Amino acid sequence: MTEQKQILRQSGVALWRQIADRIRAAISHGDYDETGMVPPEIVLAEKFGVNRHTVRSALAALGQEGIVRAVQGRGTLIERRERLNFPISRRTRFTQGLGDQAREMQGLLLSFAEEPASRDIAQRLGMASGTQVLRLEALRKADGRPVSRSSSWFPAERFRGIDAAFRQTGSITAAYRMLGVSDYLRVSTEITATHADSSDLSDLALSPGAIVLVTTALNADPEGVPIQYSVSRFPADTVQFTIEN
Amino acid sequence: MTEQKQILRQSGVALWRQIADRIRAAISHGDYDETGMVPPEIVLAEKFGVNRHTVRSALAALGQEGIVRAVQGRGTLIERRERLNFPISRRTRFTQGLGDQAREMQGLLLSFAEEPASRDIAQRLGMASGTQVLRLEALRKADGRPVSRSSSWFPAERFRGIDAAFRQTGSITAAYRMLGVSDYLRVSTEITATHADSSDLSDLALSPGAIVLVTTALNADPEGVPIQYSVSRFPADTVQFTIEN
DNA sequence: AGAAATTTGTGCGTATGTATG
DNA sequence: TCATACATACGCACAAATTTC
Repeated sequence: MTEQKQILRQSGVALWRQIADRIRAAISHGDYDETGMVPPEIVLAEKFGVNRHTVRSALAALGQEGIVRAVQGRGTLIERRERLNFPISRRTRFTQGLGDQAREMQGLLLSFAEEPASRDIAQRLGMASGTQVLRLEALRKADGRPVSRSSSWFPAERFRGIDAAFRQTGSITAAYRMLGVSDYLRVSTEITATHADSSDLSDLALSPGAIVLVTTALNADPEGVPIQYSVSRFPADTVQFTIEN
Repeated sequence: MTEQKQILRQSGVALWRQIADRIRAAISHGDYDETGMVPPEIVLAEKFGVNRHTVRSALAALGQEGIVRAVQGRGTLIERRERLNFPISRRTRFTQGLGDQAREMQGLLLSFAEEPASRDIAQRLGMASGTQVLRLEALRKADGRPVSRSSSWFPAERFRGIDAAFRQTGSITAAYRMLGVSDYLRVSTEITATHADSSDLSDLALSPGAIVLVTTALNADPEGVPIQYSVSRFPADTVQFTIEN
């Protein structure tokens, strides 16, 4: 439990970035909840053993992410520290799962296409390679903040029209219902993590170097027939997953 | 499915590091399995849009990690590339879960102590704050490579002697059995991701800037009584989680 | 109200690291 | 290996806004 993380020089990661990551984590951890503010720049500089300018670079990056806001003469205020919890279970539902943690959930359809299934997609959905599938690219927001960017594939024959249904409702569960699927189950979920790529930067409004959690999920209807394969990307600094058994 | 990750300049993460991360991930993903070698430096330089010097810096870093080995006149050989899959379920077992993916699993006891439970720990274990708990710090290795660094807390009264049992068997499951707990269940698992800190660098043999997956898990006996709370850190480039429902 | 202390904002010069060709 | 350009980090100084006494 002893905190002894070090700032490493000449590691290929700039000091300001390491410090930004540390401060972000401390905020998430609730370390500064008493004051609602980050310690003064001069204090942080001393703590990390760097120049005040370097701390300022770190705070500027966090400001860009909307995590803190500096006010001259007062200090650097914490704007948000919540971390959305996304529960994963046999009945994983996106909108519903995050529903009580945000005032407003939003599901945007970015793009939609019908295409022949790649070998990987076909295998995951349990169909012949080349069978038509629908690809739906979606962006989810909670209170206006991006929380996930997903690519989903559906068997084309069964789910034609799901784009309109999703566009209308902003929810896959609701879209399924409109197409006659009243229930479905999460078969499996793979979770990995990687650095944000350029599309994450724009889609999820991340800063370069941020971490994204990547899930690869398979949903099936109650009979066990695969109905959806999807790959989703979440900003790791604001999302965590919980598996309840 | 289109690969379009970009190398980002002025992101606070040096180009050579970003490229090293990309190549490490590609190796883990099996992209170069046909030849067992990384593409020539010139090719990589062109692919990433950087100078060959920069690629060389990246490969030098990977060589330092023991992932590749450059041979003059031949190319850059891949030394190891496995990515471990860690299944999470109601009956999550560490050693057993990874058992078939490595020739040899190893569980090392790093340190052990009896201490009063912090408010957080006590709450998780469902006991009064200040009650004695046992803290066990462990390092897991698969075929000699670190795959997880964990801190676990146990109710002291019930599990005194678990350190000796773990030291002897290298497995929590086996240690439980020696103490009369023949079965236990995973109640919940939280998963987040963050940058590697200095202790990760040494414990998990990571390079600065690497990503670690962090799990926070609670285990209970068949009666539902909490018996273990633990926080584990995994190198994200070589480990993924799978939740089977 | 006003002076002092605190805290963020800005400028400039210098040294070193990173990346290119 | 060398030269060049730019990013990173430091140290110092001072301005501007706010809080404290």
